[in-house]
Amino acid sequence: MFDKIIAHVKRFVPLSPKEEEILCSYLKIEEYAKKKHLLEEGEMCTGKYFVNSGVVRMYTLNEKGVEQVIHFAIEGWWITDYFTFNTNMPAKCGIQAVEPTQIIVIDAAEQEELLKELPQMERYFRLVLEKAYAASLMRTHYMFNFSAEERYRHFSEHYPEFVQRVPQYLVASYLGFTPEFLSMLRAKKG
Amino acid sequence: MFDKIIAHVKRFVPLSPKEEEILCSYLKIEEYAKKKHLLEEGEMCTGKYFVNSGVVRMYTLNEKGVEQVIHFAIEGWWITDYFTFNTNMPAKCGIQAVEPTQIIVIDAAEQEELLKELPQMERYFRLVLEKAYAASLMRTHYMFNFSAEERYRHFSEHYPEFVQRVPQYLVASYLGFTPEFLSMLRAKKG
DNA sequence: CAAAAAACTTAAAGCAGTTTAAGAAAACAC
DNA sequence: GTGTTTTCTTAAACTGCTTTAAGTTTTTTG
Repeated sequence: MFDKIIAHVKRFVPLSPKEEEILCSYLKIEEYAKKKHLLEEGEMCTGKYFVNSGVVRMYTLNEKGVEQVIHFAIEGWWITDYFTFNTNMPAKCGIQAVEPTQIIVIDAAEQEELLKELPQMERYFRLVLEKAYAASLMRTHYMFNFSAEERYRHFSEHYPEFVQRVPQYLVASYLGFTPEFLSMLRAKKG
Repeated sequence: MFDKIIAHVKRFVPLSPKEEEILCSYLKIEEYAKKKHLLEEGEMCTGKYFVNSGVVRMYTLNEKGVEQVIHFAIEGWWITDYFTFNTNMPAKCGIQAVEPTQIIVIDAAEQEELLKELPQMERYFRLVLEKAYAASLMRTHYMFNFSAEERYRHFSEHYPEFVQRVPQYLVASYLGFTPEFLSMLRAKKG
C-alpha cells in the first residue's frame, strides 16, 4: 500500500522497519476521480500530497478567470500549496486530478508530530524541496530562453508519456501558449 | 558580524547562545565587488550563500550566449545552485554581485557536519526552501498571467528599491523582456 | 578631468504567438 | 449506441513585443 512512498523516502534517508511503521501511521490514502479537486482555490490547504499513481495539476486563475497550469505532478512527486501551507491562509491555487489518481496525504496538523517522531523526515523534505526548487528554476530558464516551438519539442522528447496522458490544452497551458498554437505545431511536424 | 544570519535562523528555529557559537564556527564572510562572480558557469558550486548586504543575481546563458536573469537575492536571502549543489556537477548558471556585496558562506563539504551538530538547521533549511519554492511558483504565475507592462508596474510598485539599485537592463531580463521595451514603458508613464 | 566603457533612449520594420470563430473528432454519460 | 459534452483543428486578422540601428547619457577608470 505504501511501498512507493517508503521506497522514495529511503532513497534520501535511512528508515528502520519500526520507523517505516511509524511513518505509515501518519499516511492516509485518498482516491480522486478524473477532474476531482485535491484543493480548490479559496480553501485551506490541509496537507502535503504524494502522488502514488496518476497525474495532478496545480493551476492559478488570472483576472479573466482563465486557468493557468503552473505545475504537474506524477507518480513519486510531492505537491502542495507551500504558499499557504504554513500560513493558514486560503489557497490561491487549485490542485486537480488529471486522470484517476491515488494520493497519499500527510496532514498539516499531524506533520509536526511526525517530524518529532522521525527527525530524519525533516532532512527528507529538505532534500525533496531542493530538487523541486531546482526544477522550478530550470522551468523558468526554459520559459525565458526557448521559443514556444522549442519548448514543445523539448517537452515531448523528454516527457513523451506526459503528452500521451495529459490533454493537449493542459500541455499548452503548462508550456505557456494557446491550444490553437499547439495544434498548429503538431500539424507542422510530429 | 553574523547577527543578521543568526536573527534569520532564529525566526524559524530556536538557538541557544552556545549553539549560536557552533553555527558561527561554520560561517565565513566573503566580500564581492560589483560584477564579481560568486559562481561562474562550469565551476563547481561549493557553498550556500546568504546575502548579508548587497544584491546578487543568478543567470543562465542561452545558445546565443545571452544572459537571462533567473533570480535576484538581496539581504536576508539564500542563493545557491541547488541543481548542482548535491551532484558535484559543474554549474549551469552564474551568480554575480550586482553591487558591492557581503556574503556569508556555508561550505558544501562542511554542511553535513553542521547539520549533525545542529539538527534544527535541517528544519531551518527546509522552511527557507518552502518559502523559496513558493516564491518561485508565484513568479511562474506572474510570468504567465500578466503582460510585460503589468509585470513591470507590479514589480516597481512592490520592489521600488530594486528598481533603484539594479540596472534597468537586468530588471528587464528578470521580467522577461528587452531593455528597449522597458525604456518605452518608462517613457509612457512613470 | 578626459577618454572609454557601460547603460539608456528612440523609432521603424518585422514576426511569434493570440484572438476569434466555426467545424470536426473524440470521449463520456445515460 | 445515441445524444451531449469535451477536446482538437484550421485559418485569417491582429497585436505585443522584438530586432535593428543609431544616437545620447551616465558611470567608470587611469
